[in-house]
Amino acid sequence: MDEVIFEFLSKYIELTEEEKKILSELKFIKSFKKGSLLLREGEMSKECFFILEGCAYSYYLVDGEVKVTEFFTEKQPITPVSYTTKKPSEYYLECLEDCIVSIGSQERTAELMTKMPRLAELGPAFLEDELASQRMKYDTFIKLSPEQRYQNLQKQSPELLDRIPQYLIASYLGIKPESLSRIRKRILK
Amino acid sequence: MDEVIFEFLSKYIELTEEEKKILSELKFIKSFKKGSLLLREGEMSKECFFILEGCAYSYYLVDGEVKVTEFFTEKQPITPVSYTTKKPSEYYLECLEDCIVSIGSQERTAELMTKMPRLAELGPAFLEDELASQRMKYDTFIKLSPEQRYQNLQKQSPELLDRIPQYLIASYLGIKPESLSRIRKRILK
DNA sequence: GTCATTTCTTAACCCAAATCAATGAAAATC
DNA sequence: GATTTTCATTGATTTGGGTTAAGAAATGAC
Repeated sequence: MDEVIFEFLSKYIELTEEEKKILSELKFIKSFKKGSLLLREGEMSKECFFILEGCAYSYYLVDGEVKVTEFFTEKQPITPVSYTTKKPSEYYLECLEDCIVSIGSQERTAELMTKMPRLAELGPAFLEDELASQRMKYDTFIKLSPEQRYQNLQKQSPELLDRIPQYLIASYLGIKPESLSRIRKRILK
Repeated sequence: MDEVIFEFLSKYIELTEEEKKILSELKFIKSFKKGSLLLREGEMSKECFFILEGCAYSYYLVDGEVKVTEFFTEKQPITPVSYTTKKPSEYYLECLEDCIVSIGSQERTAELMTKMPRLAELGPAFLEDELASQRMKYDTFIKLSPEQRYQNLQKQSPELLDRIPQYLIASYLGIKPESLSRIRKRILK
């Protein structure tokens, strides 16, 4: 289980056995049932998450309509905007499946930093990665038509298509479920 | 002229007179004519920019068609993705007006850091701000219809509408100039 | 100033996605 | 295992943006 965390961190720094031990001891893990809300609109986010198992998604509710902005699966960190800005969240974070999640907080991160100072090094690199992928996401959305976006998703993350209900995929692509259904039909020919 | 830079930096740290002097000495300023390209697709970006005067924009060329992703005006920093990733740029950066620009490079930044170590503090905060605004940009785009996006732009940055040709605004909003023209007419009633 | 180019608007027609409605299939609940 | 509820598909219709083409208005060049 801890391996999932180590694997993620190894993208940024090589962990010593000592450090792995510290992480194992200090980590805080929780399970959530499918449909649980990790964060509500209007709520202040005091926690950030790291998915060990399962799948979650973020969405806005714009006059009653769900607008999905992201899916998160194993090995993915979730840092809500509200967590960094310290303002109420404008979107929801919900478990799409039963989830096992490692939960971070300001305090726990601070404690971890003192016991393992090297962890601070990874901050800017992580932020840069997040920024780059966020920009890419926007740019791809701008550049492609709904149909191309679907094909792009199919190519980039085929797992998601098997795992996530189609009406949520549709929302993520910025279209209605009926339209996605037709796009799929169109492509099959 | 330097004031513009100081004002920007004061969002993150208070500058001493000493530090202002260092900045004034080390800065590197250049002028560009309207239409100059600060960065080309396929090119490696070795520079980041800070607009002192004028206006620039970034755009993709997707089979011959311009897709605007951002406008930059006075007091705005431009950090091309290519500058951080060290991969060839996928988009263009062009001056929309005659521009006066402060230009940063890896080397000059390093030199500045040694003479003014406190500058490093601002790094993560700046990255966080960029990330937050990039996310907001995406989310706003997702949530709103073209018409709402125009009204949102009108409310958030009315200056841009007076300053930037409509066909580029249209591209930025993800629609064609003709459609923007129609939307404007629709709204006037 | 005149001429040329760029930018903006308008109109007619086209098309993809939205909407509305109905039906089936699949899952969740009991 | 029967019953709700949720999800996916399909059809008919509407709507808003795309396309094409023309002319008007603004801007720039000489």
